[in-house]
Amino acid sequence: MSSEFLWAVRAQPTRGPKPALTLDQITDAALAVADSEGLAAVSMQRVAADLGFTKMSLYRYLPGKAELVALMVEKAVGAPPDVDTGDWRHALRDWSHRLLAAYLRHPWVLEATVGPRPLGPNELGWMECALSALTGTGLSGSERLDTIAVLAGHARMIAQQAAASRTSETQLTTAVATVLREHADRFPALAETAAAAAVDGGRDQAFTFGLDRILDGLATLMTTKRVPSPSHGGAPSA
Amino acid sequence: MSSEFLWAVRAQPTRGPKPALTLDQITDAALAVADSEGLAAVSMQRVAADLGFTKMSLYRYLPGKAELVALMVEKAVGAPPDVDTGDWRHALRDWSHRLLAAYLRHPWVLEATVGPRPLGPNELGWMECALSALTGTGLSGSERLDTIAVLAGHARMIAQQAAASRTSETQLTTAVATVLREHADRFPALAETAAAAAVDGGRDQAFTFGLDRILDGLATLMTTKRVPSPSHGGAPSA
DNA sequence: CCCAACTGTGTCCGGCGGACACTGTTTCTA
DNA sequence: TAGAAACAGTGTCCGCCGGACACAGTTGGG
Repeated sequence: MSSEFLWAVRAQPTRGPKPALTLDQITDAALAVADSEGLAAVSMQRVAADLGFTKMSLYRYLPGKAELVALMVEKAVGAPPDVDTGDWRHALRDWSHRLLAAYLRHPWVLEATVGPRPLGPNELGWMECALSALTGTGLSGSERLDTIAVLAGHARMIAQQAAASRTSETQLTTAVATVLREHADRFPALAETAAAAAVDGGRDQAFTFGLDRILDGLATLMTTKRVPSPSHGGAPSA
Repeated sequence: MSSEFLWAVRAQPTRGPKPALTLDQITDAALAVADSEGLAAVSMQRVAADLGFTKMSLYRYLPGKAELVALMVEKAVGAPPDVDTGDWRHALRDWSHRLLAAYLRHPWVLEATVGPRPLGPNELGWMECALSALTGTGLSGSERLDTIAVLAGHARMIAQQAAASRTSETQLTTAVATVLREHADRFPALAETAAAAAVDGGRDQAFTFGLDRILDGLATLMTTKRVPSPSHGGAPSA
């Protein structure tokens, strides 16, 4: 996968026939397939057929499928939002909610963003956005990077659970619950917790819960950094 | 993917020739391929060839490749650890570290565990293990489930970053840094933060940072639940 | 005018997961 | 004890995948 592809400016040639397609059209067609039938349904054949062309014509616009998926991800996450950089807590909360919303709109992005891959302008823009909300909080550079990693990881996890429970109905009537009923003796805490969790909150509840815990932990770090009073020992230590 | 496959007890038949293979041998062979060459290198052909058989013989033991991958995941994460259930903080920290270690030992598990899939005994055992450490903390059922989701999401995210930086050398000399140097004006906070983060800690630092923030946030919730003093308002609210 | 540059197409390849028919082997039963 | 049933491993075939390559048609510049 050529790393510069997402950043290169493509100068259109003068000679020869006009290209009948654009990268945007191709990406949109692929996006539509992924949104409706999943990432596995996105093949060169399929995308080209939806556009009314043969699959090999796409290779005039793209070096390979990896670049197509990268473009899809870039377009799916979209331009970074502009959040209120005044209040770091409000900004990060807003940022996380928007990130989760993007994941929920395009669940296949999770599959497309596992493993090493080059990052595009939009993805870096999202990082930039969250980082700029952390200036002046007293956190070091790596701490700021690690902070947005925790938030992004949480959004990913919740989105993954949401995708899992969407395909298998009401989440607790799934095969996991079935197998849990049969082996409830082997997993007592799990069985009890699942029963207790069946009554209250759904996915949104789970997301805000974890988000608040993370933000609380960040607030704790900032206050103990600003006022290094060794009162309740060991919290930020290793 | 048959959901019962990971849980079914397979009674060996009496008639006919003895099977030359076992599920364990097949899983081990596939695991060796994934560990050394990645999950993409795991094909029926390859695994069977490594065992000295044809690929179709594997279908006598497995319904399909999805079940093979599920078995690989089960064996890769391994039996759940037994952590000290007395101190929830120590227990969850230990649990998270062990989970991250498993992800680092078998980075392909991240790819294999995206999207909806049936859970095996070991995976449920890990959940059970973490949940049992949260009994008596005053958290509700869904809160306990959400807690381990946050921790698992964090471990996943760090493992993903580690896998990314392992393939591309020293993490900051990669193409991301190159593109960042060229477009530093578009991402000022990112450029500055990356420069500041290049000096201090590595991956282990990032993991413990997020872990401590999450645990701090949980501690804050527990204390405010036990002592519902409305002092610094809004922390655990929505 | 004509050639160079470019676009889209058709064909071919290796590899993938998997269906199916087949042969050979083992053991229970009539 | 003979045969049939159950089972193991193999070979062949299919459709689909990503991609290499040669090709014909089209366009604009020297």
